[in-house]
Amino acid sequence: MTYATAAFAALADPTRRRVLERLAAGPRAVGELAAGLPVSRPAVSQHLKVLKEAGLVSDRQEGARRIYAIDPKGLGAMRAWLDRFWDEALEAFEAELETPNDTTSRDREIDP
Amino acid sequence: MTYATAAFAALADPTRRRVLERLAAGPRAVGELAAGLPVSRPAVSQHLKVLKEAGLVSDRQEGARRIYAIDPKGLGAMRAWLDRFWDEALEAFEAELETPNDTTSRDREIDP
DNA sequence: ACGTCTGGTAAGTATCGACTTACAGTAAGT
DNA sequence: ACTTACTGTAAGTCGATACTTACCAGACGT
Repeated sequence: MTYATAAFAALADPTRRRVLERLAAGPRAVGELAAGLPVSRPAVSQHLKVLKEAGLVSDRQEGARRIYAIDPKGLGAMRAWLDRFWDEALEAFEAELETPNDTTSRDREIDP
Repeated sequence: MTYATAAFAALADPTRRRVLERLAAGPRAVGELAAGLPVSRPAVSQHLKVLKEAGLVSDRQEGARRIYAIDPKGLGAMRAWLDRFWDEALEAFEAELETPNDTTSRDREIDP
């Protein structure tokens, strides 16, 4: 859940999504990632830091270079949140269709 | 895809996620939503505007009140993006395990 | 040891966005 | 018609953040 929150915030930035999409093709070094992006290398480093804290990527040292790769952890947390939300929404959706006269849910509690 | 992009940006904000979670329990009017949140009612209106443009909620007029509800459209687009990304990442993940000497992907093209 | 390659970090800027109050407009009740 | 209820929008403020250049540190080859 806390991972899911950070993951959503991380994926909100278009540049970070581009970084992730390129990492989805396989692990890369920082310089390789920055080469195909319209931002500077330090900017990519900062984005990778955010992605790492969100559990979306992992890094390993390899000589002087640092290799980044996709980490399934953060993605799993986000998918779990979406699945739970998806099911809950559909459930309420069908319940709503059964009682169309209660569309405003006026009698339901505001705060659980 | 364009819907998925807007949806990620929309879910990046904690307040908007809270709005969505409350809507998952059933359709509500703006005032009802704002009553349980620590922000003002106009703020909720602006959040709902963003959520609507992302295809995550739909609204219908009902007298003087405006009822908002979950719209499966945006959620579906986001799940589709995640599923595609997820599969692609796992595929590259397993391919990486088969050729552990090529961990840097040094010979792969940088830009497709 | 020295120069080179690689990448993280500091400092600064500038844009974006989340929030507020104030105002305007529409719908229903008296 | 007048009041009340409900909501969207405008204007403005303030903090977050995405980006830049400059600097610094570790790993490798000569």
